Amino acid sequence: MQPASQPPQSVEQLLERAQALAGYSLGELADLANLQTPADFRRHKGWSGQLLETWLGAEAGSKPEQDFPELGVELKTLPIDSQGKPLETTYVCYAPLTGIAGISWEHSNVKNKLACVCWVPIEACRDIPPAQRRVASAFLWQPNARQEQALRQDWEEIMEMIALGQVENITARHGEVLQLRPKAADGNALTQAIGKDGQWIQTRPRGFYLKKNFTQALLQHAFLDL
DNA sequence: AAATGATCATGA
DNA sequence: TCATGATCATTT
Repeated sequence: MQPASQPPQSVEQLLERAQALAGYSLGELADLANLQTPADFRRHKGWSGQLLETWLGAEAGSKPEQDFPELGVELKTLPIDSQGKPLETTYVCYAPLTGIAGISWEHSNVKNKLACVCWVPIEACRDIPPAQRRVASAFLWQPNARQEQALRQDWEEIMEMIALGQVENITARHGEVLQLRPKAADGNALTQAIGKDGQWIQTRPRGFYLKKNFTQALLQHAFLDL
């Protein structure tokens, strides 16, 4: 087995490739790709995701697009515990803090990113060294009507607060399934936003994240036998 | 113990 | 600086 040399030509091929990785440890996959596995993720936080991108043939880069634009599919790793519960929230995308007049949910980056996701769960309790963490069974997901409605409602509430100059009053507690949190290199990073009196202010950049209750439900639906 | 707010590496 | 890939680590 070896990493893909080309992007997958179809969604089916992508899913096949992803499911073929189930059961392998990150250390095994790194060795087969001639990559070094870090001893911990303190300084390598995105390593798992980049390893999977390599294996599945995603284009490297940081474009604000899906990982597989030809297929309209986004790739996301999801750290889980031994019971299959998410260990972390899931980053979705950067949140626009300016120029947001007229942005609708239908044209939002969040909706676009989550239109179709290839989820790759990884058993990743913090007491397991990265090399020994195992890939679980990948699955494809497209939001159903209820899920999209829940995402849309949170997104619209958060974006309205941003538009009204309330960005600094938004905490991670807002939103049932989608939350807004800082997303930056450090506390010194600043970007422009709308202030409470409509003026420009400088604030910490923000990102949208999926809360654990939401991704846990996705896992349950994906693997529930009915 | 869980969740929020903070942080790390990299590329364009 | 923005955006990608996320996990860390302090606070609750």
